[in-house]
Amino acid sequence: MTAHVSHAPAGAPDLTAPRWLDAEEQRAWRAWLFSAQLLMDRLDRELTHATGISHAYYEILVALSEAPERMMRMSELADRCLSSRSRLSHAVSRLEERGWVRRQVCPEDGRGQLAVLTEEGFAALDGAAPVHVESVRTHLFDQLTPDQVENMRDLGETLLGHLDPATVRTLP
Amino acid sequence: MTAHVSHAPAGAPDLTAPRWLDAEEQRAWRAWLFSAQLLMDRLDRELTHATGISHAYYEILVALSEAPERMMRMSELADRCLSSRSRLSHAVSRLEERGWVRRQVCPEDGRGQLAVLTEEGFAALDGAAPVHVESVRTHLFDQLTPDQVENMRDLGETLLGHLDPATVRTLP
DNA sequence: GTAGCGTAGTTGAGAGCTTGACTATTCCGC
DNA sequence: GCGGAATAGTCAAGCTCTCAACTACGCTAC
Repeated sequence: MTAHVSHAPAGAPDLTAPRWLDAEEQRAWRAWLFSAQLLMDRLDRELTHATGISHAYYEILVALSEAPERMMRMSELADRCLSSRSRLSHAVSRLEERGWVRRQVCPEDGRGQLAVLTEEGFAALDGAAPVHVESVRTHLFDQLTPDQVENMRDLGETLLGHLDPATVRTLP
Repeated sequence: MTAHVSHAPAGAPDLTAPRWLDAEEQRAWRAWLFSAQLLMDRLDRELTHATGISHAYYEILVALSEAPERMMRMSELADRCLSSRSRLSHAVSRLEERGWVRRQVCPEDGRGQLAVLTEEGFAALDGAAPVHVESVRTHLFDQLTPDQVENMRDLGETLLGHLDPATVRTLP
C-alpha cells in the first residue's frame, strides 16, 4: 500500500481516520495472508492432482464420514463445511453423479434432505486421506516446532472465537 | 476423519504407513484452516459489499500502486498476486473495462505487456483502502495480543520460507 | 382448516477460474 | 543471420461459485 498519512493535529486525534497498519503489522498481515493462500492452494492442488478430489469435496466427504450413520442434513453439512447452501447443493449433486453421496428425504422434516455417504464414497475418501495427510505433514507440521504448532492452534481458536463462536466448539 | 490405525507390529515401524495427525495436531490444523477460510471470506465479502472491489482485484491494484511508475509486467504482477498468468490476464481485462488499469506494450521486450494503474484506478484504491484496513483491524488485529501478532508473523514467514522462498523476501 | 409466514433446499443465469492450446517474440548456438 | 527452443501473454471450453428467484413443507393463529 502506498503511504497514507493522517493529517489530524497532534492534540486532537481524529477518531474517524483510518487505523492504518504500521510496518510490523503490515509484515505480519502479509506473511499470514500469503502463506495461507499458498498453503491452501498447494494442498488443494496436490490432493486434486493425485486423487481427482478437490479439497472442498474432500471436506464434504470427511464431514459425512464422521457423522452418525454417515449422513447429515444439508444445512448442517453446509455449516460444517463453511459453504453456502447453494454451493453445497451443487457440490452434492456432483458427488451424487460420481456415486459417492446420495440424497434421501429426511423422515423427521419433509422439507429436509439427508446427504448420505455411500460405500464408494467412503472408499474414495479412504484412498485420498493418506495423500492429504502427507501433504499437510510435508507443508505444515514438518515445517513447525511444537511451540509453533501450539501458537497456530491458539491463533486459530482465537480468531475462530471472534469470527464464528459456534464453530470453535465443534473442534475435535 | 474417521480413525485410521497403523497395523504394523511394534517392533517394526512401517515407514510407508500414513503419518496420521494426533488429536492435538488435528485440533491445531482445523482451527487454523477454519479460521483462515472464515477470515479471508469475511474480508472479501466486506470489501466487495462496501466498494464493489473483490479482494483479488484489490491486491492487483495495491501491487500496481506500489510499483515504480505504478506499472508492472504481467508475469511479475501475477507472481506478486499469487495468481496464474491466465487468471491475471482475465482480471486485468476486467479492470481495464472499469478504466482502472490499462495495458501497454513493454518497450524492452516485445512479447511483454505492462499493466498500468490509471488515475481512476488509484482513486478507486484510495477509496477502498480505509474500508479494507478497518476490516483487517476488526477481524484480525483487534482480536490478538501483541505476542499473538508476533507469533502470526513468525508462523507466516516460516511457512512462506518453505512454500515460496522467493516471496518471503518481498515482504515489507 | 386455512392464511400467512418462516425455513430447507434447489435451480438457472451469469461471473470467474482452470487447463491446455495457441500466437508472437526473444534467446541461443551455429 | 537463421532455425529451434524457450518465454510472455491470450483465449476457448468446461467447471465451480454466487446471487436471486423459486418450490415445498412446517408452524402458528385465527
